[in-house]
Amino acid sequence: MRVATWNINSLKARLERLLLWLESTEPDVVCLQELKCAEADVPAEALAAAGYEIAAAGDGRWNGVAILSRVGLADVQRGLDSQPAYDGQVESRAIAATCGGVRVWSVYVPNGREVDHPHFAYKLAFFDALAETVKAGAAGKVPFAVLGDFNVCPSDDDIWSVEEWAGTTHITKPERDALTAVESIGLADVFPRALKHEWPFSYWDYRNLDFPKNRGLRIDLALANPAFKTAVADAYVDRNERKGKGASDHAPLVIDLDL
DNA sequence: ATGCCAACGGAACGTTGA
Repeated sequence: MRVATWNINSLKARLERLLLWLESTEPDVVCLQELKCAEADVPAEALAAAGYEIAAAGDGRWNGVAILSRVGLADVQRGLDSQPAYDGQVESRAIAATCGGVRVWSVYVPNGREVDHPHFAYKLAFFDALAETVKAGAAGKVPFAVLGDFNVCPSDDDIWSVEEWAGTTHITKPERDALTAVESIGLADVFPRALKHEWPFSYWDYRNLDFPKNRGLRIDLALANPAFKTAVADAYVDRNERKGKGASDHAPLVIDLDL
């Protein structure tokens, strides 16, 4: 089974590229983030024609997460248990489903903006709710993984320059502690191989030639329980999908399972 | 070659992202 996660930065703007990528890569399950479209506007027919069911949670202009599957899509949960609100809104940042015997979460962790911004506390609170929500799944015997855009670089190696990013979000101790807390309930980082260069970054800013210069971050992760982790046969970041006109600023993380 | 920000809503440009 092939499972992937991809922050596509608008489902509508990326639909043609997504369909081409589905055809070439043939994933069974795809966790998507940053749909930037309402649930009612999801192009379900085009995806169905490609062979995929979709379960989505979408606010409209921002956020939005989904799970695509061609191996069944059941027991959908939208949102975390006790998910915190921001500015009075519980945003579309998490969705779960069981696909082909594997339970997956697609999550879009809040950015945090700046360390002294309310969005940063919101980010940490989201992590707390995430850890609490996925506890049972992590401890279960069913292959289980939380995939998505975590907006945290797990280590200093996961960012092109800690010096350039000094004092910013994504690399602070509270964020890394929050990520570690999720892992400590029994979920391990499925570390991918890089298709080029020495490190599997998954995000490169559109600006400043960051992609050609490989000024990247590894923030798109898959945290897996033992049943999922032991089945991993291969994992890679498909940086080729970051190339060309109309690319997302994130590349897909692809995981092959022997199940 | 991978190439200098993109998408959204709404109809100009401010907001968001990481």
